[in-house]
Amino acid sequence: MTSESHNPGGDGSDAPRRLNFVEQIIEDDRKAGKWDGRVCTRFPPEPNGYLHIGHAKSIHLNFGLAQRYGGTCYLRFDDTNPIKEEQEYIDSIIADVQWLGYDLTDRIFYASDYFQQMYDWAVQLVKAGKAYVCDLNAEEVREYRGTLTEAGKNSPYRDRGVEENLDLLDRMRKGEFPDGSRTLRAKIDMTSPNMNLRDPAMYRILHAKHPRTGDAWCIYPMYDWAHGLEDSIERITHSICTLEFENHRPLYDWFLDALGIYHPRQIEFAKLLLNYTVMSKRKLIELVRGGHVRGWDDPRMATISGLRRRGVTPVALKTFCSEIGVAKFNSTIDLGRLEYSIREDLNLRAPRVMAVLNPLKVVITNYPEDQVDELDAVNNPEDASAGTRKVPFSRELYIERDDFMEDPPRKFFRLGPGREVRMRYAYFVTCQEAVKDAAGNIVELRCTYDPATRGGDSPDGRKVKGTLHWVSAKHAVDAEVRLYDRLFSVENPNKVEEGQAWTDHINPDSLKVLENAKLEPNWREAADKATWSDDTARVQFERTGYFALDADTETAGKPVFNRTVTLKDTWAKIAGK
RNA sequence: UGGCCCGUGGUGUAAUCGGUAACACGACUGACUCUGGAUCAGUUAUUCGGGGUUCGAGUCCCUGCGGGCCAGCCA
Repeated sequence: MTSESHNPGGDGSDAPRRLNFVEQIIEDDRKAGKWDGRVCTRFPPEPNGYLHIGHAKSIHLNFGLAQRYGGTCYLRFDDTNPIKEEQEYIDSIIADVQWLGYDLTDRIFYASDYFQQMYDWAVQLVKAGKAYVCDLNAEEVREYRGTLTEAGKNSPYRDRGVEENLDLLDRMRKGEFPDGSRTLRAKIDMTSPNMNLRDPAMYRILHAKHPRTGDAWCIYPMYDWAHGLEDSIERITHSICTLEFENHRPLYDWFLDALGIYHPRQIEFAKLLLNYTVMSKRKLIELVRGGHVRGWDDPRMATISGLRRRGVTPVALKTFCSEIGVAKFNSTIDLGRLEYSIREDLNLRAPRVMAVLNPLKVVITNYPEDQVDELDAVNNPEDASAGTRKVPFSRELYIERDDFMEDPPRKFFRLGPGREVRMRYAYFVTCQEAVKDAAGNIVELRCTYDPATRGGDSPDGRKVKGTLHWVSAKHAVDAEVRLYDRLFSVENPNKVEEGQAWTDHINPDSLKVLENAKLEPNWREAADKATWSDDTARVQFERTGYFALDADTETAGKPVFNRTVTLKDTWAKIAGK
């Protein structure tokens, strides 16, 4: 699949897409003959949570780069902190990357597999006088570190002899000391304006069981120490990370240079920010644990598993990632942009079906009691090969409540008293009467139809302003439909006022469950006209949106659908004004 | 009163290294339409400010302003 490297959604020409700044760097490096022109990248998540759409951007960047330049991209778990990491997260991350469509065969690595090598290198640095065991506790280290504007002070343990350091490090590893009592530190510069260079910790003591190494270790490497080594071991050429690691690059380089080992190039880019959503793992985890959503894969979550359950396709996610670009500027992408990519893909591929979400009964008074018409309906107007299906029409139908107004305003093209509209693929129908209950609610419409308009066209050339979707009452299949809206009611949920919590901005109407939806009987036949890489059934309910069949269907006793995204709705826009 | 990074229409990203600021999304018109969808045509709007170098600056230099990141034994 190379289409992504060509002008996606661009001017229609075959001209190669303009390079982003990372590609520019890589091409320059290749021209300069670095790493023999090889390109090897990696996506290095810590398995301490589920992946979200921001990770999708990074995955797409890293795997995409490898694809583009004929290189390789690995999935590497940066599992250096056993306190936060779990096997469940490892499994979910692998599943998510595969779902996106990337081949992981022989490409999954773990930082924990390199622990011994890392330790040997640490010994090497101690021997070279470039690292030392420090007995300061966490609070003391903080005091010695100084501040952003004041230099730090050297640790009193900084000038220990090599032999003593070696002995202490060995005993740290053997478990002779309690957690937090000592660290191994790099000997760099306590006066550096870059805080990361003020003798950063390389190892801390953690008597914790690691998901993969168990109790083999009680000292664990810090990110800065470990990450470059991992990259070096795997012969990564371009180590791509987010902007907040920019200040860490001098340290990344320092460790590799001090060791004199293979040295990749770190490049930083701006991570994805989306409005109306939260993206940090901490907040995502809080949404789940706080019961604000049903789980990591709740369709309102920005997690990859949530988007998947919502019905978003890997293709849509990847075009989205291509089109937002890669840069060093911290920007926020409009959610509408993601919706656009989703509609763009689903419009082409999703079979159409008629479904009434909020049913209102319609009786066609001049239609014979026991008659049934089988009408032809197009499965996908964007794809002739999807064919047609039969839809039954009878005396009693359901239409959408929103498609009738007793006192219609200007520009409302749907049903009203005395108005004629088309029932899609069926007949022209005229509303004669709205039947109300004692409370004044409309409970039924009495209409007449014109038999001459069978199929949906009038032989006398009569035009009609509106076309409605409908379902034959006696053929209808009951369904549950879940309508989702943005999880937050404010553009930036991270910004909180004094005395408020970010969770206060959760949109109370982000989920609306419709228990009483009506589906046309042949929906499954139509749905099966399309195949999807993940076997999720996706359809368009005509005039309302794109929907995906939820796994809860198994236990619900009727089909359960998640609304992935609405159709563009210009009437809603007009009505809103 | 530290260091590093970044400022291009409403939004996001380009402009191949100094040579006519473009593409996409959005918004707004109109055409077409058996989905108020899709499609098609069109309109709108851009280089943070101030200096400087140059025939010529979004691009280079200086300066101001604005934003982001950094004081975990997290990643």
